[in-house]
Amino acid sequence: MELDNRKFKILEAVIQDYLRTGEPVGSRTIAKISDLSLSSATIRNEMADLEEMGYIVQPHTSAGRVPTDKGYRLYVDSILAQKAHAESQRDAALKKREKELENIKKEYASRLDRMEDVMQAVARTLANDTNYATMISTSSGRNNKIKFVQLSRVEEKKLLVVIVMEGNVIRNKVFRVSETISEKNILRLNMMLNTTVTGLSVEQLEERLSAIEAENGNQPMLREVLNIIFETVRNADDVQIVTGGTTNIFKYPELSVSEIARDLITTLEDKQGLSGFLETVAPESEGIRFYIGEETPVKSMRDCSVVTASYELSDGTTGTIGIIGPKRMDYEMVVETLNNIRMRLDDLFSKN
Amino acid sequence: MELDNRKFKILEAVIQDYLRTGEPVGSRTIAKISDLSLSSATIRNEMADLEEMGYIVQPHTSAGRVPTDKGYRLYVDSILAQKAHAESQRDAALKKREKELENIKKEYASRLDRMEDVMQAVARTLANDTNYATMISTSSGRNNKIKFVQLSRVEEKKLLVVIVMEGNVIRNKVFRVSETISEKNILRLNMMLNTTVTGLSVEQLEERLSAIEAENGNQPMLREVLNIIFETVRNADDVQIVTGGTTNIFKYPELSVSEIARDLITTLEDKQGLSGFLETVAPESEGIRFYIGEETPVKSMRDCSVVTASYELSDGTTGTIGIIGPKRMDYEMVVETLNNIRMRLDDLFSKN
DNA sequence: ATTAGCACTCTTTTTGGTTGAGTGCTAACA
DNA sequence: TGTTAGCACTCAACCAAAAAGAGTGCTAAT
Repeated sequence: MELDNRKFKILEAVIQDYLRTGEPVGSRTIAKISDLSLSSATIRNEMADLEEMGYIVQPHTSAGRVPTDKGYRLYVDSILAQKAHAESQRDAALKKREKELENIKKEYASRLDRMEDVMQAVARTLANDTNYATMISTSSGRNNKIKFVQLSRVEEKKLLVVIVMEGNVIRNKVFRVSETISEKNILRLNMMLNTTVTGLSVEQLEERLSAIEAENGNQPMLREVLNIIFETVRNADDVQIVTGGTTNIFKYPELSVSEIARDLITTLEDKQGLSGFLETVAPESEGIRFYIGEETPVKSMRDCSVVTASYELSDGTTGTIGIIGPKRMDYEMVVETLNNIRMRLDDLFSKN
Repeated sequence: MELDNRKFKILEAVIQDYLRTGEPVGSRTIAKISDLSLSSATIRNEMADLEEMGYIVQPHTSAGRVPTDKGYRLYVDSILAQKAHAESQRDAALKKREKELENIKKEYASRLDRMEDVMQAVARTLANDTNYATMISTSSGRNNKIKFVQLSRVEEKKLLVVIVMEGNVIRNKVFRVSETISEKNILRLNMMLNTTVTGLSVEQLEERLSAIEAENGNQPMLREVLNIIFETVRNADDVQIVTGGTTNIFKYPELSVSEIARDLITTLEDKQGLSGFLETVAPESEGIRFYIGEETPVKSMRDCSVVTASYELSDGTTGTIGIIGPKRMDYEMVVETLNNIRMRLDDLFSKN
């Protein structure tokens, strides 16, 4: 059987109505709301076909129809195709978003040292905007370069190392050394470090670690310091994940079921579980991705749809933004919002 | 009417059974489980009295009795009085806790620069231990002293300031200055800063700010730098709040009601709302505090009990730990756990 | 090919009856 | 006088049957 234009129109109508109400939709409703001017009987026949093709199902005999994952998928794909042509209109909503980004920016400026906090703010705003739950992963990437290293003594046998990365991400650590070093030696170490280590990426540093040591005559103290630096920098490379608006899921009855909600919030709270998801996403598809129902790799989200967008900042930081909502989420709005955020995220950070 | 010993015993029995089951408890049950050897009829009379006195209520005529906030309060107070005498026995549970703290400690050692992360870990472990939701506030306090300051140039017109506080809390910030400063000048500034600023608390710094400027001949650059330092240090003073195990509330049917759970999780997620609570608690009562039902200052917790304990670390950091659970929480266990944590928290941090 | 009409199905809501837990009260008892 | 047995009463919880409502599939007419 073929999915002709009329069938598609009907499917679309079913989905759109279901997005709105969350209730199974019947043939009569479609007959009324669509502009096809067909009787409910005709629609019924078509719907039977659509069901046979697997795009919609009845929760039970004599109920209206509900879109299946396959149905959503078709719908989402069609939206995307459409979007590709007519680049979406810039409207009032955009103005609003612009303003919100302005707010985030302001907050950001005030505490530039805490990347995580900014992400947190972005996640929150995004959640507020969309009324869905959000998650954002950030990974500064293994080719983030070291820009500046500074060693200083804070106590007799305790040193402080501060490392500034490209993009002004700062890491530091206080550590204990086995023997006292003179101020003069620290000065020397600093000079040495800034000539050899600066400009290296985490990856390069790892490779060159022993070479550097050798070049500088295998001083035991140097080895110690270098290792600490490496450890510290590598930590900065950790994937961080923040979430926002988790309680938004209570806005959708189909997700408010105690068990579903609990599992969902648990996964969102313990960010660990998400990293797998967000990290596998990124590479190839540079655009926006959809995971509808069973398509999501996380079991607790099998009643949801997840839309993700990857981003890359000019300082090499990469990550993924995810929006989690009911399967009947407003896909068009979400796509638009994500595209927007993605475009502007780089501005946001690089301005500083 | 007077609350004689027998009445109290009955009240206690009612509460204990209710803690266990979560269901209203009737006179027959009490007759059976208590060792008073009274008939259910007598118990009934006594219970009627207890109800009149406001310690218990019936959810509806012909239902068993449920403790009121007042009833819980009496019970909790009595436990406390009892505890004061017989200092609780050290048992197997303690061993377990010891081990968990060991774990946290290990994690802590690995990233000493992120106090927040440790708190996070503590909150999580605590939540796991108790099966309730937890929250911890930390405030480094206004009399935390500056230990070390270091200024360095990372770009032509960008400086980095690193400040180490007593207790090795590190803060840093990259900022732009209006004119280029020579390396020599930076060196001079550094020496100056470390003689004048080191050893001052945030409060003292604020007071002495203009005095220091004056003493050093009102250089415009100095003013700029000092302000940045002050701002940065003051930020470190921010109250931070972490939460853990929020989804534990789903373990208690009476809190799993969609609306209650939503409100509760929302308050826990948006930490802001909690600070009022946790901060007002601290000062006078150095021990453990109970907020039963309506006694909690946060509306969304009116169906819960909250137990808080304040702590103070040797580096001046203070804060409050809170445990949020159903009114029928296991108060004894919670008190024990909190006391434990409180005792050990200082060890945990000061060891490093 | 479309549509009106009707019988049929299945959920949801309503109704009414039954059960069981638990109470309050009274009267008997020690 | 305090305790207890017994009984009438209340009310939530459960269940089954009935009614209502929404929607379908199919047939026959257009």
